[in-house]
Amino acid sequence: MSPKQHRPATIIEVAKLAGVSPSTISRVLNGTAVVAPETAQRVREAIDQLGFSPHPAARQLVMNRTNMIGVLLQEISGAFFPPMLKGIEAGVREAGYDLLIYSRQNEQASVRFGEHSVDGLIIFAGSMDEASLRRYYEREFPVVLLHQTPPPDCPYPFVTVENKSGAEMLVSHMIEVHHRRRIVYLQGPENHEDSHWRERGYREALQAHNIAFDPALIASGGFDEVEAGDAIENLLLDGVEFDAVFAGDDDAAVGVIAALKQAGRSVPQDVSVVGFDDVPFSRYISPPLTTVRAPIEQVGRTAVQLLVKCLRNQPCEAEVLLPTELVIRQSCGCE
Amino acid sequence: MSPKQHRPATIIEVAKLAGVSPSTISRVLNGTAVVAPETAQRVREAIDQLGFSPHPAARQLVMNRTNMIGVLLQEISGAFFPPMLKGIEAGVREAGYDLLIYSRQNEQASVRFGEHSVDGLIIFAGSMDEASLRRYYEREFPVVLLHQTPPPDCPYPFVTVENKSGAEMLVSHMIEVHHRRRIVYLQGPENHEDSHWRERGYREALQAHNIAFDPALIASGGFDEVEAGDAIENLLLDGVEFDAVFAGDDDAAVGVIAALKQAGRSVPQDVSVVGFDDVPFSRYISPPLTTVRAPIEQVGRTAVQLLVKCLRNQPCEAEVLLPTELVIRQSCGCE
DNA sequence: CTGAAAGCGCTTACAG
DNA sequence: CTGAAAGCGCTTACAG
Repeated sequence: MSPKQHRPATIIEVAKLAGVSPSTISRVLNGTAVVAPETAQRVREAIDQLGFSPHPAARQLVMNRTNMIGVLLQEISGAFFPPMLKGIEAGVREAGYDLLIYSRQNEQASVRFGEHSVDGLIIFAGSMDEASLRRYYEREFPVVLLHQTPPPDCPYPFVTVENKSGAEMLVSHMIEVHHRRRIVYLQGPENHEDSHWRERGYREALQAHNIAFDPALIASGGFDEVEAGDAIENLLLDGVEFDAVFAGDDDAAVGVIAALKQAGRSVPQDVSVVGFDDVPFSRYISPPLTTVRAPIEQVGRTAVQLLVKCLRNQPCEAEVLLPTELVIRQSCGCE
Repeated sequence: MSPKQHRPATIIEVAKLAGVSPSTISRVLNGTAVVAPETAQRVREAIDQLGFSPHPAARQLVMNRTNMIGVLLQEISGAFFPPMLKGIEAGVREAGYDLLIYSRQNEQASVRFGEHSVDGLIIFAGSMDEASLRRYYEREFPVVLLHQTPPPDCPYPFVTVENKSGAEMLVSHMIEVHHRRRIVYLQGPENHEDSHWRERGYREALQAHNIAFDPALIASGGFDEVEAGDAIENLLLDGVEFDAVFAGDDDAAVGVIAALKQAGRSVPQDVSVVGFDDVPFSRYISPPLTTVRAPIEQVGRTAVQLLVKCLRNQPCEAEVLLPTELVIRQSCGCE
C-alpha cells in the first residue's frame, strides 16, 4: 500500500522501528549473541511488521559465504540425471542451502567459475578437466565428485555406486540361469569410470564361470540409445555370434532391444538383454528390463551431505560406495 | 604458489598493479565508460596476471541485481520436467545469467523467497499460490508463468502449448481412423490447466463427430502412472464399456497400458491408448505410444526469453502458445 | 579520460 | 546485554 513497499526494508529501518541498533537486529536474526528477551521480542515484531529479510548480497559480502551449493553437469535430461539432480536438490534444501546449476552442454566452464558464487561444488564425472580441478584443490575450494575418483594429487571426496559387483550379478545371472555364454558388453563413453568398473565386473563373472573373454564381444554403446543400437547392428552385420547383451546402462539397453527386434531377433528368446541403473521407464519397456538398481537419488543426496560436512569443517568420508541390487524382470529370459 | 593465492585478488590490488584507480578497473571491466586504449591494455594485463574476477556479492549489493534467474517447480524428475529444465537452463545460459533452482517438493515456499536472490522468476503451474503471486506483482517483481495463465489481477506473461488442438487431433484420429466411440479421458491433477484444455479438446472432438459426451467416461488419472492405472482398473471393475483411452499425458498412458494388459485387454486391438507430450520413452514402450508432441524444451527456453525481455524493460509478449503436433505410433491401432 | 569519495546492507570485533 | 564504528568489494555520480 505505502509507496515504500517497493524498496524492501533494510536492517536500519527495522532498528529504528524497534528502537535499537542494527547490531542488535543482526544478533537476533543470527542468534549470534544473547539478547534480552523483551528486546528480542520487539525486534521480531518489527521484522514481521516490515516484512524484513536480510539482503543476501550484503550478508555474503561480509560473511564471505554465499549459502549456495553449485552442481556442475553436462546434461539435464536423459533418464539418469534427473533423479540425481532431485537427490542433490533435496540434500541441498535439507542443509539449508540454495542450489545453483551449471550445465556444460552449452559452454566451456570458465576456470574461475564458482569461485565466489558458491560455497562448494558438486562435480559430475567428466564435467571438469583435471587441470581446473587441481586449481580448485590448491585453493582449498570444497568439492565432491560424483561417479568419479579424483586424480591422485587432489584427493577430493567422491561418491559412486558398486558398479563392479552389480555388473557381476547381472552377468552371472545370465550365465547361470539362462545359460548364456556369448555375452556382449557395450562400453559407455570413453574414460567413463562407471563403464570401466562394469566391464571389470563383466570380466570377472566370465572368469568365475570359466568363459574365455572374447574381445570381439566388446563394443561401444556410449550409454546411449542410438549409439548402442548402432553397435548391435554392426555386430550383427559383422556376423558376430552372441546370445546376450549387457548394454552398459538402461538407456543403451533400450536401443539394443529396438535394434534386435528390428533385425528379427527376439528378446529374450534369441538374446538376453540387461541394463544398469533401473531408471524409471525400465519396467515399462517391452520386455520389462532386467537390470541393476543404482540408488541414483541417494548418490546425489549423499554427495551434498559430504560437501556440507566439508563446509562445516567436520570430518568427512573420503569416499562412499552405494550398494546396487539386482532387479530381475523379463528381458533376461526370466518368467 | 604464493600464500596470497588463497585470498582471491580484489579490485584494489588490480588497480595498484596497473597503476590506476579502482574506478578505472571497474570501467574496463564493465565497458561503462571510455578508457584510454593503453590504460585499458595495462588493466587487462593486471587482471589476467592476478586472475581477478569481481566478487559477485559486492557487485550485487551495489548494482542491486544478482544476475540470476530462479525457477520454481515441484518436481525435478519424472518425464516432463527434465526437458523443461533443460530448455530453461539453456535459455538462462544464453542470456548470460545463472540458474537457481527451487523445488518445492520438500518445503512450503517462503513468501519472501527470491526477493533479492534472483532478478526474476520462472514459475511452473501450481508451484505458487495466488496470494504470493499477487504480492510479487504488487512489488513489480519480474515473473513468467509456465503452463498456467495468470490470475486476472496480475497479468504476468505466460507460455504454454496448444493443448486443446492437440487433444482434438488425438481424439479425432481415434474416432476417424480407428472408429472408436467410447473414449475415456483421464484428467490430470486438480485445477491443472493443461488438463482442462485437453478435456476441452476431447469434448470438441466428440461433438464434431456427433458423439454424445458421457461423464461416466471421465476419471482422474493425475498425469501419473499409478493413479492412471488405478483409474482404469476401477473403470473396468465398474463395468464401464470403452474402446479407447486418452490418458491425459504420456506418464498416465504408460500406467493405463500396464493396467489394461494386466486385465487381459490387448492394446490397441481391444482398446486404443494415447498420451500427450511425447516424452522420450514414449517411442520405446510397447506398443509404441501414439501421442502429441509438445515442444517442452522450447517452452522452457521461451519462458526465459520473455523474462529476460522484462528484465531489460523491452516489450514482451503477454503470452505465447507453442504448437503441438500429432505423433502416430501404434498404441492407437495404426500400422 | 581519470580519480576521490560515498554508499550498497549487512556483520563483527571492540567498548562499555 | 547493547551500541558506534569499521569494513566486506564493488560501482557510480561528481569533479576535474
